[in-house]
Amino acid sequence: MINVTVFEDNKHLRETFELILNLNEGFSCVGAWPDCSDLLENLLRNPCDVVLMDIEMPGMNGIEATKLIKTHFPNIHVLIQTVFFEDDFIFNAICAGASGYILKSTTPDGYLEAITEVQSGGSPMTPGIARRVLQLFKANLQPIDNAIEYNLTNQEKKVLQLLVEGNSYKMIASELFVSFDTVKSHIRNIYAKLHVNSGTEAVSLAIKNKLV
Amino acid sequence: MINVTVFEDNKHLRETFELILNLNEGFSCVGAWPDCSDLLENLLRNPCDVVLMDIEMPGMNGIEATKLIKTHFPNIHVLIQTVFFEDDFIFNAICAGASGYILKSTTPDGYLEAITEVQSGGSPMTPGIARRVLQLFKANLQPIDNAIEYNLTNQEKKVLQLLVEGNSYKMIASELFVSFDTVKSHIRNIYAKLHVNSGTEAVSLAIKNKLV
DNA sequence: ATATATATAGCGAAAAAGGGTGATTCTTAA
DNA sequence: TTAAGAATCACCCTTTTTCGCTATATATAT
Repeated sequence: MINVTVFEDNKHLRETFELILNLNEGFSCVGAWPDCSDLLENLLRNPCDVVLMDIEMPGMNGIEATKLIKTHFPNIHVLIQTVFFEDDFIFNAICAGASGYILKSTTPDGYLEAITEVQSGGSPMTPGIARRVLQLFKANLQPIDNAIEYNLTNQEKKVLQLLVEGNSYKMIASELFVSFDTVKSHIRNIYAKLHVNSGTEAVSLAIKNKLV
Repeated sequence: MINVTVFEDNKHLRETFELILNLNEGFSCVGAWPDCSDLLENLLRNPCDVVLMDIEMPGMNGIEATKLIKTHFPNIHVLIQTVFFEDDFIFNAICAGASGYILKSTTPDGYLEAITEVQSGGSPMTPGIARRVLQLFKANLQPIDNAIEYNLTNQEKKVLQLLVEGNSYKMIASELFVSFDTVKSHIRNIYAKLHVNSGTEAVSLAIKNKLV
């Protein structure tokens, strides 16, 4: 038996969800709320396994609510259901800790299936949503792919690494057991290879291109 | 009509896929290969919309193959099907440009449905896979969550931003229409709040904690 | 054998950054 | 109304960085 709480501002939809859940073997609707007032109290009084969460609601929106729920009830699975296809919503929902993200066009059976899946550790997603997630994921990894080969030598990489860690020339010299002037030499060469002319630029470029 | 090419080393499975595809209205198997020798040539000779790709194959594996396909035929959708649940495989498959990632346990109908979905721009994923993707995604964003509140003021944030971009004090001053000494003042305060004492340290911390 | 890349090192000058102190104005919160 | 924080600017002084030029030893590859 999966206990489900529903957050949905549309009265008709909310009551439909409640009905579907209670009519189907293995599901029980332990709460159905139009908004997130007394969110935590309601969840505390009516323990559940899965929350079916609408994003667009008066007052606190579904993403804020998800964040709150995951903070206080990390074991509750939150299944987002929405009409929004925007990257920002998807992105924020994931960050908030949502376990699944489905579009509202799903059939009644689709909802039950999705609820079952989140309960058993899966993350049901409308394929279109999944595509956006993959794209967002790839976009976040881009710097790795873009990493240009700057042909830094081993010693230069070490110097750059130490520079990124915030060391002064003096500290780098003693760290690598070389003279101060050698460090200066290396850094000159690094700047030339990276086409920069200050430490901050070099560090910025090094981190963003995952050189270190 | 969706034209599909199959890469699968298991003879029985491969022939089954071919049969299922050709027996079903709307699908056509235009190629079925046990490995990736002559991969590009085969795809060139037998144009297709979707590639059903096995990961585990003799010779070139499915992820390498996906990378190659997406480089030369960016419009072909690659649907990975595998028994592997490991993060590394999922991660690399996404990076390689796979459009979907399903487990081999899927039913025949599941395959056809998944193929239809990739063709129409979706990314079908087994819910368990989707969960891993979300987790990987969140793991990559961790620094944002860890971002400590350093209580930088708006102006300080601007200065830090410009510092990260590699600007000198002088440049920052002219950029913000304030005096050189004001910039110094702000930077002093920034360093104090960030507990650092050099530009390189500040930049490193700012980027790693996604302060800018 | 000779050219190239790497790591090392030094000197000197100019520019930039870092740290201390103090002060003014303006806004906002107690 | 007073206190606190934000943003601005100035002066002084030290340290660090940056840049130009030079130079040597070692290894590697042509």
